[in-house]
Amino acid sequence: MRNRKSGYGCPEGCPVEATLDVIGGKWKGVILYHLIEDKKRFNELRRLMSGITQRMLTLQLRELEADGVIHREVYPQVPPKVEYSLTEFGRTLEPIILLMRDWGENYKKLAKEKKTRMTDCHL
Amino acid sequence: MRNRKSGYGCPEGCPVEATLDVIGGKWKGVILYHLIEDKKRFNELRRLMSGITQRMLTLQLRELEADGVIHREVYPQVPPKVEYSLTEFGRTLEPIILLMRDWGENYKKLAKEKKTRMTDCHL
DNA sequence: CTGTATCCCGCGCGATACTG
DNA sequence: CAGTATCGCGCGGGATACAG
Repeated sequence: MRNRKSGYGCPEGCPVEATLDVIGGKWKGVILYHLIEDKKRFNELRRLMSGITQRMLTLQLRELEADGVIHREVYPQVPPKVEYSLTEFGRTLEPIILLMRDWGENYKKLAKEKKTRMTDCHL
Repeated sequence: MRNRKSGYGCPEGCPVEATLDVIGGKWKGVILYHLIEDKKRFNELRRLMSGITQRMLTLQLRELEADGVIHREVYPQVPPKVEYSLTEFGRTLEPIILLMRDWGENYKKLAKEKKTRMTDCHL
């Protein structure tokens, strides 16, 4: 909950803000997106997100875990093995993530064909 | 597009990231949320988001405008009057915003009754 | 009322090194 | 492999002043 910045957006903190606290930020949404498909190991996630540093990945995962949306399964063996997966609660975010994926795809498509006006979008 | 940080999340930039570039961040989602209901003037928005500074509100609005999701209507009169509204394109974000609102409400409810386990959530 | 322009501080985050 | 620890900088963003 470290960088929880809410509680002052709307008079009593609006719900949209609460959600963005959990999935907002550059990495969290992407992490969740990858975990929808299947559980992933630490370095798997790292490879999937080529821009993220080890430190940031750790921090983001810790926050998601603290928020109860992902589960961290440690296998006591050597070399270590840790798997991250969505919790039951985290699964409730799936519709949002998938909508964001769809919208993002459409957005990027529009961005490419710059001739097309943004206004006549077909979602 | 100033603080567009994407293009390196997934190998070729994942769509979820593209969406978060537009609605992510602390304020943008909330701004859009307020604009769903109706168009708003500058100071109206400011009052709705008690924590934001004038500078930040301006910057966020400019970026949303640059992304084509909101429209800025200037009434050439004195004192000035400016109205912000969702564009046709911006309306395509409405389902996401509304889902986030619903999820956020449920989340905050769960946060209150801490006794309840996060795992037996009813969304 | 709706901004823009400066100044400047704090900490978010990258880089790097070390560990079980 | 999957992390923690430490250092340091860059810039996001607050405060303030000014403007059309």
